[in-house]
Amino acid sequence: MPELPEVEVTRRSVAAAVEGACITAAALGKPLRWPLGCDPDELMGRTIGALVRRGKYIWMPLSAPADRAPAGPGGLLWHLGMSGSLGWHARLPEAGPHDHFDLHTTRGALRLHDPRRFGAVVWAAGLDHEPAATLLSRLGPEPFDATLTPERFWQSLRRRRVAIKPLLLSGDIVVGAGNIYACEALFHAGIDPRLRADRISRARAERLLAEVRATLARALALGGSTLRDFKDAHGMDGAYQGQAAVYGREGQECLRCARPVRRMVQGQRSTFYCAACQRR
DNA sequence: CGGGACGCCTGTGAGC
DNA sequence: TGCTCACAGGCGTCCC
Repeated sequence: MPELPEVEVTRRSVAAAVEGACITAAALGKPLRWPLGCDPDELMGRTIGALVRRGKYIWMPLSAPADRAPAGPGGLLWHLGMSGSLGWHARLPEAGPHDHFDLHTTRGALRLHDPRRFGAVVWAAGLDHEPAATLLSRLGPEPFDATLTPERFWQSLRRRRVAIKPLLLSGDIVVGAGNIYACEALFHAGIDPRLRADRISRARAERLLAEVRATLARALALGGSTLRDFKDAHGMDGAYQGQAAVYGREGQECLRCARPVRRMVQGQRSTFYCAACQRR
């Protein structure tokens, strides 16, 4: 589910509720992608700091517990996987079959709902401690990082021979665009998803970076995409899905040229595109 | 190292 | 109605 816009929507909708709250209990459901990495009781008595997003991860810093001197500060690294969402509850309903982690605080409770369980909540002593450090070290630059210039973006593309679509998905060159937004950005940039990255001109690379940014920014402004069940922490749906030009529109008219939108498979993922508007 | 396939899970919708 | 199959927003791991 969640690509960068959905994760950022989640971060923002959770932040105001939890920052400054103190953890009173934590409860685990079925196993997630990785184990929590600590005893849930170790989380008690810690105060939640400012939430930070990196790629599709959310880092929740936690103070050292006031009542346990030996325990140092740390934090929880959250990932929503393919089907995860976070919900904030003033009063927590009984857990359903897909609720796998509850964080009770002095102000209310944060619950991870994740039917497919590709998501995770992992303890780390800091962003520079394992396992957070390794997980985050693999990530490419943030899309809105000012140091990600068109030149730097193009130079990264020039070193890779893969098709541009799966390369965008990999997050090696820029993080944040998953299957929906990679398809959308390539459509808006007029680039064939099969075009090898090292064959993209400097001018087209600049256009692509601009469209990745514009696509992610637009989705963020619309609250993300709700395909099946994504909601923000207060249960609000996103609205971008109704704006998609190609994603999920196989057989329907291209909004630009009216020819049918096509679907193909690249790296075991669906790619939606317009054969006329997107060129090699 | 780069590139590609696989697997982790559960649910849903289409087709028979 | 009930079965089977394809497919779904991600990403770490393994193999060549």
